[in-house]
Amino acid sequence: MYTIKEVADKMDISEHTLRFWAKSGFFPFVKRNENNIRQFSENDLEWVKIVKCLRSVGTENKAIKRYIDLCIIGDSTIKERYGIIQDTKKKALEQMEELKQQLALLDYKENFYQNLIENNLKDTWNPMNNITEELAV
Amino acid sequence: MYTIKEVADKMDISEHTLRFWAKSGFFPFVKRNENNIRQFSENDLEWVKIVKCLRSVGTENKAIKRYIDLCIIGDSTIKERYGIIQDTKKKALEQMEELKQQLALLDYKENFYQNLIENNLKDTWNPMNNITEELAV
DNA sequence: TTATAACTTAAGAGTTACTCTCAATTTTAT
DNA sequence: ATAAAATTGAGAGTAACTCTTAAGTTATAA
Repeated sequence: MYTIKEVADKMDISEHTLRFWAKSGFFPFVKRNENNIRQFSENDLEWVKIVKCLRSVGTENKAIKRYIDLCIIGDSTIKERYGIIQDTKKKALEQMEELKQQLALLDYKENFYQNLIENNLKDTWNPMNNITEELAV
Repeated sequence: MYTIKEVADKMDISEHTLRFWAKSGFFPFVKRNENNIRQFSENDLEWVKIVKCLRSVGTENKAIKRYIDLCIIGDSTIKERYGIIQDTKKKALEQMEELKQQLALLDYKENFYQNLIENNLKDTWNPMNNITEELAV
């Protein structure tokens, strides 16, 4: 059993966020001890993991709550949950593509500045002079 | 020259967001026509691109403004800007790793549900029964 | 065995980054 | 010429945290 701090450390999520998620109904099954303190089980950690996954791919909290509710309803919702996971995966793959593109731009920029520094050059990319040739990515 | 709508379409950013960014000082160099309407040049699009890049990697707006200001100051800030790009690239690579992990979890989940559906099985992963074996990712 | 430091709780205020609505122009297409 | 579409800034609204506070709980150290 884990306290909220242990879960926070283990999962790299702030305690504040975990409490916020708890209040949002993402962990309706987490038990409390006699002093009202949350006790996360190993199983609960798996729920935290999937919530973190959905969240980090940009799923809205309302939609995460929907997924949780579907899990609680049970077997009759398996197909809908499958659809949600497929959509989420699709979104994640799109984000991967976007991230690759942004990394390409950052690589270009890195080289651009490195070159300026190594060769002691001036920066021609400046709002005041409209030189765009060397900006093509 | 592009209107804000054309930039929005071209760069896949909402007009609202572009105006918000403009108000945040991210485009201090974009010219207006005689009726106060913004006219984005090709060069300006490059600025939108780098702002979008920084933003999509989670750079805070305050830090983006700082980067813009450094660009305007000019050559003396090249090293600081180089550092920002390096840090940003590092963050982007971390996000790539995180995304890969989340994709692995989504793949697992997808297979899990697919198996349930194909074999007409019940969902054992349920807040009520604490079965965790098949959850190991 | 007390005390004191670290931890937990909920409620609610504050923050960031949009996102939307509005009303007043301006531009474009018939 | 006039109706539809686009642009503007101001300002309200929203999502998802993030932090503060105050009260209570637990662990460790003198």
